[in-house]
Amino acid sequence: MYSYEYFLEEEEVATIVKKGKIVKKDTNEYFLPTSTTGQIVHHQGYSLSYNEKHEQAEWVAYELKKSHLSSINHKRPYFEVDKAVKTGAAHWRNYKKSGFDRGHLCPAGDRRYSKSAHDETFLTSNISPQEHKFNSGVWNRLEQKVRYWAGKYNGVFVVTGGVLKGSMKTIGDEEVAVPNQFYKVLIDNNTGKTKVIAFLMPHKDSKKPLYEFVVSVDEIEKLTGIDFCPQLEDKLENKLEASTNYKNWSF
DNA sequence: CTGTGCGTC
DNA sequence: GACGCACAG
Repeated sequence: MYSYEYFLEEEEVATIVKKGKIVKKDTNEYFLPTSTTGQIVHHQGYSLSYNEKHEQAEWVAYELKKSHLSSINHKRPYFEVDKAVKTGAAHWRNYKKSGFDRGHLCPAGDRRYSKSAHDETFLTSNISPQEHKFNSGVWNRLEQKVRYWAGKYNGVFVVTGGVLKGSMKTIGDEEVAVPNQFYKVLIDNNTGKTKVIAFLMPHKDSKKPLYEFVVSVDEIEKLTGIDFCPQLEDKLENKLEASTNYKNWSF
């Protein structure tokens, strides 16, 4: 049994209750992970946990609903420093001529349903330095697969970020860290039986099929110290997080 | 889709 | 810095 008393309906701002305690009330706080930094910021289209030392989010979380999928083309805006980050988000100048992309964590392609939601992804709290070949290659393939699953499974919840750990190269005056790995955790709670899948990718392009990057959520939690499904009932959480089985996800 | 670079104001 | 357009994987 799920521990939720409410499931979110389209456009509904519901209150999620777990064991009688209000967890969160906005849709994009659904399945919010824990923060290792204590600095969670909520935007309209996504939430994030900011790591000041490494000048980027340790995770960005959002729900990609089927209704979000859109083919509207928006003009690409300029990146802005996220003023909601109290310790000061990185300036986009750090990325200038660094040789690295400003890689979206919540992709612009996932927020095409409105101009404001699209533009909101161009905040510096929503980007990590990524090699262009990685960003436009295997990472892009994964992002497109997420959109495919959002359509197929009537929406998925997405948590994504770089692994901010170990020895990392930095860019710019603010020393924005370049992660050596990136991860994505997907939760489908809409097709009846809750299912989870996780990906961990080295920060380099690859032509391998995406399923070769599937790992257990546990593995990413051990790497990052983040708990990705604190709202799930413990028994279900343990079972789902230990699994590397991807047979329920259509590739 | 994912992005950068450059000339111009 | 902001804008518009060209270009690349």
